[in-house]
Amino acid sequence: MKDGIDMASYAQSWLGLVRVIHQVEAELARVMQSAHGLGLSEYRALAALAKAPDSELRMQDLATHLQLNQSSVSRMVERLERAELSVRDVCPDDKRGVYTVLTQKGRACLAAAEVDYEKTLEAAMKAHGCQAWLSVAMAHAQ
Amino acid sequence: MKDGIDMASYAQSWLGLVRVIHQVEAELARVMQSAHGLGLSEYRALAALAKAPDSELRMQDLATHLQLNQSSVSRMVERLERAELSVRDVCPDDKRGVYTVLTQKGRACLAAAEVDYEKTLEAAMKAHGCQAWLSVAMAHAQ
DNA sequence: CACCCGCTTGCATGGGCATACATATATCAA
DNA sequence: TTGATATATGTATGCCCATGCAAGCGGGTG
Repeated sequence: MKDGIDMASYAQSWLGLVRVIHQVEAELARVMQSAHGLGLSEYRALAALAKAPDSELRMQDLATHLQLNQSSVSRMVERLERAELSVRDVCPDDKRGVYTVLTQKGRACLAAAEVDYEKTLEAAMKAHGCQAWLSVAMAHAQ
Repeated sequence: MKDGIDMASYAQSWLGLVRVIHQVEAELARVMQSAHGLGLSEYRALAALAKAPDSELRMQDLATHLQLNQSSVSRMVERLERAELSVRDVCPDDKRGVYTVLTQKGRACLAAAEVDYEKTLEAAMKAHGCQAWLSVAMAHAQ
């Protein structure tokens, strides 16, 4: 951090960043919910599952990926199961573990939602002028 | 958006950005709650009130500033009042309006919390390497 | 009067914390 | 080695809180 920047403006800028992220996330959530009946966390869980080997992940891994509490993930997976987008499966080598496995329906739902997600994201970011942050994010992730 | 960037990595970078913001916000919330009994929105409401003329704001203004629903603000102000950090006051020229006014106790609470907030913010950002985003945010806010 | 606007309130939802429970692993005694 | 006990780990559940939406209520405005 540069010396010339005082704390107050530091906090102020942070607030600005948080506000924009919040708006874009809210827009994403609104679209996902109304167009596909998916919460944002649910959509991201599906996306994570689709990318995982065998389309399955353990609760903990989902929790880490989604930055959610383990209990929240447990309930989110419950919702996914009610919608038949995933099924639970026991972990053969560790009977404490539970896999959440993407179903065909889940994969189809994801495929349908993905388009809207990405379109909405791009539009919202354009609307809020935050491509600049994104390029930093890309550099950050290498 | 550049042509060479495909949608998937676009979304991926966004996810990275959201994750980091979320972690820092969570850390801030944890510290504010444990050290001062304040939720993040509550802290930010106090800060907004302190900066406002006469240390008072109407519900709508708070809602805009905090990016919260009006109903959420109504209840948040209720919490502030229970903690005696603010008081409601009717708007003399428009009796529909309600001012939330910072109390002495509220001002004191804010002063105490501000230090921790800024210290925590700086530390968390350093820990997650997101000064780069902040500088973009500053440029964004001029 | 009819209509709008600002706030509040009922309700539903998603999330976190603490806890319960089952399984896994380590340690120790005989 | 075997068995017993303590501890750690992975999930699920109870409870509470903050938030959003929609409806209600009351004051303003034409």
